[in-house]
Amino acid sequence: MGEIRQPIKKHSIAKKNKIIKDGFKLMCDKGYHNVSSVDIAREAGVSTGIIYQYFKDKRSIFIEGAHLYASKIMFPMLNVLEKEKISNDNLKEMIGKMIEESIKGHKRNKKAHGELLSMSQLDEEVAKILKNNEIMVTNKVVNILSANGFSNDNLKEKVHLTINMIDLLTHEIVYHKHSNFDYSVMTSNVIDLIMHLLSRNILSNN
Amino acid sequence: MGEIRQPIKKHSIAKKNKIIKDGFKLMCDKGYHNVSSVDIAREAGVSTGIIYQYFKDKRSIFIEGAHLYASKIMFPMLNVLEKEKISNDNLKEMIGKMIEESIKGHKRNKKAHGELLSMSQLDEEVAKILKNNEIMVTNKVVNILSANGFSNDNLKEKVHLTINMIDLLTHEIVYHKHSNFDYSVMTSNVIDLIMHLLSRNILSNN
Amino acid sequence: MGEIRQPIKKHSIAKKNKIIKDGFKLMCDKGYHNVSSVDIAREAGVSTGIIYQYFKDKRSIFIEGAHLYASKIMFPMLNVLEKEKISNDNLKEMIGKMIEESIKGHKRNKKAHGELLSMSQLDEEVAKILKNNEIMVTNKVVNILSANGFSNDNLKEKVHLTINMIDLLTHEIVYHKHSNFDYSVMTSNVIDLIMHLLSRNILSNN
Amino acid sequence: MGEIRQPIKKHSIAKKNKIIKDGFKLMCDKGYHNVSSVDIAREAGVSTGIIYQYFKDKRSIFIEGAHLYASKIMFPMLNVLEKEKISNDNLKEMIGKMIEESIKGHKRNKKAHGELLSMSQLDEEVAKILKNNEIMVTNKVVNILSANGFSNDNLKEKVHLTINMIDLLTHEIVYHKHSNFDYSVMTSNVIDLIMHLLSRNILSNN
DNA sequence: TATGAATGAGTCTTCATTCAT
DNA sequence: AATGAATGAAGACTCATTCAT
Repeated sequence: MGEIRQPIKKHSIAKKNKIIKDGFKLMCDKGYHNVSSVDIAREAGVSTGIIYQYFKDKRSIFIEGAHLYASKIMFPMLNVLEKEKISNDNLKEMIGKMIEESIKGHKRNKKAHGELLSMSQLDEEVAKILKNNEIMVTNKVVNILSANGFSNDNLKEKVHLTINMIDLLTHEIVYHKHSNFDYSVMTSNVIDLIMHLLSRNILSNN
Repeated sequence: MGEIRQPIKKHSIAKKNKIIKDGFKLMCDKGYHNVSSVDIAREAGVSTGIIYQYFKDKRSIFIEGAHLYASKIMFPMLNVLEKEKISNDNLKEMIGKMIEESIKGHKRNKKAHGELLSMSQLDEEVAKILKNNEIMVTNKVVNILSANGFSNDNLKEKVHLTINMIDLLTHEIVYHKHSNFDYSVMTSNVIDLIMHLLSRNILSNN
Repeated sequence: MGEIRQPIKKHSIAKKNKIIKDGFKLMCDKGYHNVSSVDIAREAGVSTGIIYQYFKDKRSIFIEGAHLYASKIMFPMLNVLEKEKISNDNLKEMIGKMIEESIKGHKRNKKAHGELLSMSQLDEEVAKILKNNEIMVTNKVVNILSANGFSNDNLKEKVHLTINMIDLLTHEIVYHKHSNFDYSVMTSNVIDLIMHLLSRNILSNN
Repeated sequence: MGEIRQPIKKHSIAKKNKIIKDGFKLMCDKGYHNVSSVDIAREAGVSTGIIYQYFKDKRSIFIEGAHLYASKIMFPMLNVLEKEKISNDNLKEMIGKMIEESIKGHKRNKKAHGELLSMSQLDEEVAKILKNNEIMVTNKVVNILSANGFSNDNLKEKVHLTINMIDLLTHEIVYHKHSNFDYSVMTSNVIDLIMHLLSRNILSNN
């Protein structure tokens, strides 16, 4: 009684994934607390009962959704890293692209982004997922830079700062648009800061 | 029917403030959605009924709490600004102090900080309060710097970045302590970045 | 503790009466269940506390109001009887006037009339008050007719019917105006019926 | 969120109807305002939750009950009309039967009758239901009489008066039994009045 | 597996009444 | 006598979860 079943058949796996996808999206759109399990069931086109065969509770749908989608939502700049190489020569350009991509991604998933942030404050596990994401992105960038000849001098910390600064700028631009700031200046400043930060890691003979 | 009373007598004002203080604290500690109006009443040592004479609903207790306490919670660095003057000579030192104070404050109010962030994603009005706080702090710092002879060259944007970088560092240190980062390095980096950012605004003959 | 005080001083009596008058009016206008004791206090310009020194509970304010005002509200036709004599010769005319007055009165106090009717179904004591009013009006008319030479042949019953038929017609006209009835015809019919009903009681040599 | 379900399965329809029946009865017996949703649930042998899947709110249970039962409660004389034909010859007898049936019905449903009257003063929709019932009954009788050869001379108005006079008499007998009236006389009077009222509509060659 | 009706503890809120002043 | 702040029981309604089918 109350055992959570791990679906084996393809059909069932697809159903479970649909619940996660549709349910997570709905919770992100309307807010976790404004969506009932009945809503989720309806959205996913399944019965309420089946939900509790695949998931322990409503919360775990969100958790699984976060596992699957958080990285795309929180770090859209990953797209850039997966496509192009970074080097001394294109570093500045790449940072600009990452900022761009970050802004685009955040605009695309504004609601989801906010809800994930919100839930991460309310739920340890969500917080952990986001943290792991952050670590994963950091490591990825560190590895790329290392592989491309950047020195390892406190690279971890600097990359972490870099990512967060991009995030910070993104938030500013996506959420705070009505203040009287000159965002192009702010963007230049951020790029300049990042270049400054990484300058010592740029090895000349590369 | 159900008009909200603005308490006039000292005693009543104290009671209303106690409800805000205790209620807000409780909601921050346990999470807004995990605290009932009965809980708030018990915490404040009053009856449930009286709550609804002073407040329209449970939410507005949180809102009023946010109005009163958000700035201290979100920007403890304000303490530094209110006590000491900033100048060319002590700028670096002051930044260090602000970082310190920020970390201390965030540690003190970790839960409240998180809940405010969370609610700001869920509630327009909370978001507005936090934004106004941010603007207020930014303006305060801009004014202080201007008054102390810093040039106005994109100062607003830079100060905003500065504050957010301090915040970013603070979060990193307060929330993410288990990763394998060297936080003293990261702190140095941030200070260095801020100095770099503001360097052009430092007028020599001052 | 909790004793109901009968006010003795003129001032207090006036205050109690004001509570009854204003409170009863308010309850009639908005509906007994939609008016709180706080509302009544505000309307009467007194404190909530004082209400419970003069009245056992909210209900008894309504009861006392019913005692004072029900007859005017439910039987405005009384006005006619108090002003003019009834005789064989003016009987028909008088009936017409009573109908007119009844309609006017009901229009004036539509809300109060409805609330009294409603409460009389919910509250034994209100029902009793209305019944006593009805009896009182019946007796009054019986006495007038007797004194004016009408025979006593089942006069009580006939007068009762008469009064109720006037009331019935009044309701029809005041409340049901949107049906497609010809109310002048209906009025004529009622007058005709009443004349028919009382015809045997009209003594020729009067 | 909270959509109202229209039950399709037999079982569910039965359950919904049981809630209406038992709930409406309870509200009529104890008074709408003295019955809670928990009371209704208990009376119907269901959980509180299910009530709000079938009904928008407590009120709408009463409304649906009124739709279903008001005509039987308010116009039990309908029973007679549905069973027997009316003609010149049996008109007087039929009126007698309608009065009898009306009295029996009102005695059976005294509380419900009162509560419906009361609610009709408090709730527009209940008032509308009762008015529609009245119109329906009137039309029914008008049609029967027309079909049986009565002339149409203001028949509508007269039938309406007739019905109301029967109602009036019924109330008198059912509610006011303690006064010193001779109800057999009053009944005769009413029958006589109705016959008088309709006399001109009785076509001789019928 | 799947359904969706059913559950009932829990939530916010109201208001007649009391009580300290 | 009078005030009006305070009480707290009670009410309508919600929703995560269970269960009969």
